[in-house]
Amino acid sequence: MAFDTETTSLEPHDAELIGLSLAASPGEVWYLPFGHEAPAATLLDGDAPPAAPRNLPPITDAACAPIRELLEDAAVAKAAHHAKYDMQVLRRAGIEVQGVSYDSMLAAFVLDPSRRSYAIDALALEFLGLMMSQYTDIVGKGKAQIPFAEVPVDKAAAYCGADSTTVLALREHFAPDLARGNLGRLLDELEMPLVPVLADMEWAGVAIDAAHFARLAEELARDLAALEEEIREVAGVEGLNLNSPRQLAEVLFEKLELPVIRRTKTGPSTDAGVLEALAEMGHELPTLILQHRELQKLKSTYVDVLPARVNRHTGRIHTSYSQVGAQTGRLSSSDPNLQNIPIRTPRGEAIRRGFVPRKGWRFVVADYSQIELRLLAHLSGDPAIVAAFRGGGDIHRETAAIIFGVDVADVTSEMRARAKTINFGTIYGQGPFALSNQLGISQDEAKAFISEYFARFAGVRAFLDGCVERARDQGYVETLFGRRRYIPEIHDKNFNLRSFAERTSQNTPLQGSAADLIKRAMVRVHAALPAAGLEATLLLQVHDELVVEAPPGEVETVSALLREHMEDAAELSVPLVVDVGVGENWMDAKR
DNA sequence: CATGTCACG
DNA sequence: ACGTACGTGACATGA
Repeated sequence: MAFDTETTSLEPHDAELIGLSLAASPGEVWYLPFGHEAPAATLLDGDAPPAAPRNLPPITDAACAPIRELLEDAAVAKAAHHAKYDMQVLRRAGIEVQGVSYDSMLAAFVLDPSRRSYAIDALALEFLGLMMSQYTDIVGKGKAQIPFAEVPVDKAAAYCGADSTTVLALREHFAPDLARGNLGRLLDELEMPLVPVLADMEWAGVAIDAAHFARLAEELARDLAALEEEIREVAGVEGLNLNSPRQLAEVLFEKLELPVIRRTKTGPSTDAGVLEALAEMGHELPTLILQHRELQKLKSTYVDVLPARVNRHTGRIHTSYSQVGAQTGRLSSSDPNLQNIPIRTPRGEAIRRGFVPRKGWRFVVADYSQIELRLLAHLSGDPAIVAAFRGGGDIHRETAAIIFGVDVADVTSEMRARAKTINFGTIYGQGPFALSNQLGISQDEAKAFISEYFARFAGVRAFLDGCVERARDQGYVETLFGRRRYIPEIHDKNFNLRSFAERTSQNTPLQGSAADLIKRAMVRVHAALPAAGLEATLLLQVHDELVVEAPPGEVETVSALLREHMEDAAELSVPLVVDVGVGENWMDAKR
């Protein structure tokens, strides 16, 4: 069966259930109204008030027991489009949906992660030739928009019912495609099991320390004001809006006649790289602007915004994870994005300290060490890099020893830093130009570095070349678990587009396989915690990192459990290593 | 809505 | 001669 809900909000914790559709087949569907209301029309004298719609009793009422039993029966296989949302809505209404084994959005994603939209109406149009009505066709738009609760029940039934039946139709349509390669298993055994895990993580949310954020906001406001004052003096300009790159460029490059370092499509660039270059040339203004930019970013994106995102019902912040957000198979996080919380500067660290576990509990944070490089070792089978990881030492130091031809003990910090840059560059398909920029050396020197690197790690070169070749021959590249990404631009006659495609072909198997691994670990950790009788809860994922909150007495057990399941996510030819930390805030747990 | 910029892995 | 390291999401500006 397929199901779909209609609600009052896109935020599950605020969403009231208005209606529920259940489809047994593409031609057999029911609509159950729970929260419909009479339209709030202005009544003229003598008009009879509109009849109240006939709703069912609350879904948790005894009269609805058959519906509840159906939804909560894990043996009844269920399908939905974006099931993670409906599961949370129904949880708020008092129903624990079990047995969700198919999601047409996720099916479409594993079949082709490059689509611009995974909305059900877009899929229905493309794959079924079906024109579905739009949400705004039903409720109107702008000022004239009405709450869904005021949509007449028959109209709501047709709209909501169509979603459920279309899920079943898409399921039939996609079935043969999912039989190709490993895509069906990727959906059934990884993406679908992840759905309730993410639903629980989003539902749980994470706490912030409001007083800490209030202090930060004050400090930042004070420092920003001081910087603005100083910038105004140094620049000698009235009414400069520092948030406007165009106004800033005017002051830097026209008024002060500083040299233009780089141009964007629309004019001289003022980004951090440019400002750093200007600062090195001895101007004091660029440094001040850089400081202002940093503080302004932290204040406007995090310090001012996150406290306002605390949910009024839970007192916590609830992100939304998207399983269709990144073409590599990574998750993405939005509303708010909790995968880009600052950490790189002291003020950034201070923001991260504002994320805290529930009272008396601890954060347990586990992150994979060098997961993409380890996957490069495994997937390439290069004996030198495999041996380096098996040795258990510092990979950048080992790499430096190999490319500079010195003993590991004699690697200088400079050599290690260069090796580290090359290692990361390799993951992204970096060329000599980018490397020379990164290291501040000439392109010829960078070229020499790269050829030295690939001479020592011939297997890595062969693997990366193979990725590009596969993209050319079969049209797509694959991850460890058989996730596919199509790379049509690999044949483009435009050099830039083609080069981009080649780098994508090299990077996607690494980034995507890392995504596969942590997803598998998440499913296992999520099952293992309650199975071990623990109260600890998985809260956040940041690509190679999991954040759990745990009562103090569970910290040791949870640490071991996280390490075990993350390290055992797959058997590779090199060890997977996980670092685990514990703390009373997100920052301290990462140290 | 496009653009530039910048936060993260 | 060209442009130049992968993947995201959010903010402010300005049209």
